[in-house]
Amino acid sequence: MASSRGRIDKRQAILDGAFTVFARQGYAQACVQEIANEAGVAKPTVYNHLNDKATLFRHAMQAAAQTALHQRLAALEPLADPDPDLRVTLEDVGHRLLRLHTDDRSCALRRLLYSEITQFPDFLDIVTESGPHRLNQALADRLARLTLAGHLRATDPDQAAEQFMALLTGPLEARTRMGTRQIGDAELHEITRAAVRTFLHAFGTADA
Amino acid sequence: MASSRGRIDKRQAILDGAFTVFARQGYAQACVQEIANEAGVAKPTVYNHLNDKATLFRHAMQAAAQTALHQRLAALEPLADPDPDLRVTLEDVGHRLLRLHTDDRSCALRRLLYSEITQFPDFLDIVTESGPHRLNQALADRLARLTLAGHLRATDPDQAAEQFMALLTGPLEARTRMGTRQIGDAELHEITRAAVRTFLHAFGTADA
DNA sequence: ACTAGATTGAACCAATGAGTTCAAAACAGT
DNA sequence: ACTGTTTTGAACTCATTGGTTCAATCTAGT
Repeated sequence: MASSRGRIDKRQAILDGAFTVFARQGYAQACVQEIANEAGVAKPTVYNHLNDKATLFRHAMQAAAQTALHQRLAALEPLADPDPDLRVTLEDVGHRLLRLHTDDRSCALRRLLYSEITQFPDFLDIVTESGPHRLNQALADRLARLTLAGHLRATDPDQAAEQFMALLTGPLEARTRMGTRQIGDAELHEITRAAVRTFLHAFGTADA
Repeated sequence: MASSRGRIDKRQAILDGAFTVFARQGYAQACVQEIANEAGVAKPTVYNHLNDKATLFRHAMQAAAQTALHQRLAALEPLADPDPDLRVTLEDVGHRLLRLHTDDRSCALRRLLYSEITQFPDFLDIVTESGPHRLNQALADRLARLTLAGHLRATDPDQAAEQFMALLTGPLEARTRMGTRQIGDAELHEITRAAVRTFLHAFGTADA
């Protein structure tokens, strides 16, 4: 078989370990030997599964972006069946998104994207296909439905989605010191409530 | 004298060239020889002014952050003497801020901060002293004055400033593909108008 | 013109790390 | 037990690069 089902699938362990080490050290500073150690595997095994350091990096990032996207899409779920009081649903979704956005792996992924996007132009695809774009699209869909149902007043759902995300994640950059400091759940709730408040000021209907 | 006023101050040329190369290659990939070339200077001269690569990097980043901060503070100036129609002043300021935020050097600075902040913990000071924090503070001051004057309704000026910046710069991350693509002035204006609209929905008074 | 300090180019040293080779060992399926 | 594939560890090659040394050259100020 092409994929070695022998052992407990080393490949996945390698990709996981790779992302961990890349997240900790950055691409250039991370050495393959350390990745092998982290994955509990010998160095030649790494090169046996992935051709070279660059493709190793690419695959690790791809995988991380995939799972991050799925998590964030799942966080939107409550919007499919919203509470009569839209505010509580928005705050719920907002809080989930913030929790994911401040997650360690998430922060590392964003840091690595920012730092290596010039050296790895293919990461642009990750951004559009598994990144903010997709999430914005899904959120815009939900907001459009809510507008049709008369619970919202978003003439341009894409823009509304964009601003909702901006109000949520914008304040994080400064407060988390660019993702280096974890911030408490209380502060997260505070940000969420503020974001939802101004969002509803701009796009809410009478039933707020 | 301590500072060599001989020649046309090589030191500045070195710092500028260093930032240029670091911006293009990243910290690890940038080699000192190339920095020397970019600055039109010999390699030992670089080590003559800065002890090693790390301090060279630190000083270059520090300088870049300084100028970026000054530019952005200057962009707030119209708020000191606002137009009777507050909307036009806010759109003016917003547009200036966006222009600065999407500037090449600015994007590079942000990218480098994100990528190396784990290896260079002292950059946290840059973020707080010359980064978003200072800008937020200055903006909050202006908004507080406007609230006192009855032109605005911002009970928590810090939060209002935070959200104003978020509405402006949040959409950029996705639209500029994490700072790799320049976006046209028209699109910038569109973002600004949308941001100011929702900001005034949330914090504006009757005279909008 | 003279001197002291800065600059230059080139060569050099040492460390690091990517990627390979290879023989020995471990494993999976039969 | 047998066989073919995979893994392992260790050693090895080779290119890059940070940082230094040094003698020759340049510049500024006197």
